[in-house]
Amino acid sequence: MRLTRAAEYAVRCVIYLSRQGQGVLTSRHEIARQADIPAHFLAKIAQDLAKAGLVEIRQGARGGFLLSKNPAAISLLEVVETMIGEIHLNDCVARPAGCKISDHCAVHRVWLDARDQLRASLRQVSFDQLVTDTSCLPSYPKILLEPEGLEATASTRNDLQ
Amino acid sequence: MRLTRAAEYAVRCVIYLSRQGQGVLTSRHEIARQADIPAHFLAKIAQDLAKAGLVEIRQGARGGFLLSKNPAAISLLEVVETMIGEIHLNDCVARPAGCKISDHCAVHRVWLDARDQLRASLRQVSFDQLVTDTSCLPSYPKILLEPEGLEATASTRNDLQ
DNA sequence: ATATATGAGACCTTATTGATCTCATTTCTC
DNA sequence: GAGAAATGAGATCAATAAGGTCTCATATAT
Repeated sequence: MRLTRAAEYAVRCVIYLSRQGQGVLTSRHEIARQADIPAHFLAKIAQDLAKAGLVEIRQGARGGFLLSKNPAAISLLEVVETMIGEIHLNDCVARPAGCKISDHCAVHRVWLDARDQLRASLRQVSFDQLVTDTSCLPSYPKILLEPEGLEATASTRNDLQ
Repeated sequence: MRLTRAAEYAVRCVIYLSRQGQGVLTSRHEIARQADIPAHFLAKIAQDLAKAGLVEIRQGARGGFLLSKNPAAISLLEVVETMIGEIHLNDCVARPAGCKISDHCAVHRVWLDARDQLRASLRQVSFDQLVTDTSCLPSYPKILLEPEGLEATASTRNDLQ
């Protein structure tokens, strides 16, 4: 088990969408900018989240992503496991078929228990809990950035200084 | 956090040495054969275990490894973290300095709690508990194998059939 | 019809893992 | 002291996965 960058991005994405509210359409580029996620990478992540039924994707002009479920009904575990697969802590737990003695193995049982405990912890946390607090996004409420793809002019850069 | 192959090997190695008993010298090749660990790989692993004070390495002819501590005094957490470093579940937890808002981040706290719980679980398990049960070694009590480097003759092979 | 947005997946770079190999060093035995 | 037997230390290498980018296809608003 390893929390990949993609999984961290997914969590940030869902937090951002949770703040927007269930059913509120938000463009990929807005999410990418605000949650500091590479835009193309976010596209892949959103596809996984959509397959899992967590978000809905709207194509075409003025398209984007929106949350399909209530933030209170989405657990941290769901989002994480959507990205990295079911959590396991070692290969033996992941591939019991390959471990002939896993049923009788004390080490195996320890890892199994630890894994169950970890999953339970993450299952208890839902995204309505995560939006109410200051969380892993650069700022909240969101700040206004320059339009995407437009290089800041000298004057606007000066404005920021 | 990810349990690497090296960490699994280390656990098996320490289990094997725990069965031998604290202070009982065992050659690297015997451990490698019995616990099914690549011998050269085991050398590196043992170096890490020695640095951590878990095993002692005897060089020279009739050298090998031996357990420096009582199996009851060695936790699964010790061995695992010796091999993979202190357990963390994501980068944010591992590098709080790089996360400006980690103190106030709800997600961060969740991971931190989960990590503490996981570490506590592994800390509770000591190797005296692991040797008493059938565990992640091919067989126990150990079987007699041919001397290392010597191909089994047809007759010895037949003896095993 | 066109501009704007995402879909899907190929592709590339980099880091890590797992493993091997070589030479140096240590120690036992004679 | 010499030589055999064992490990030390680290360079090296192949395989895998992660992280990210890019391109072309597709869908939709106007």
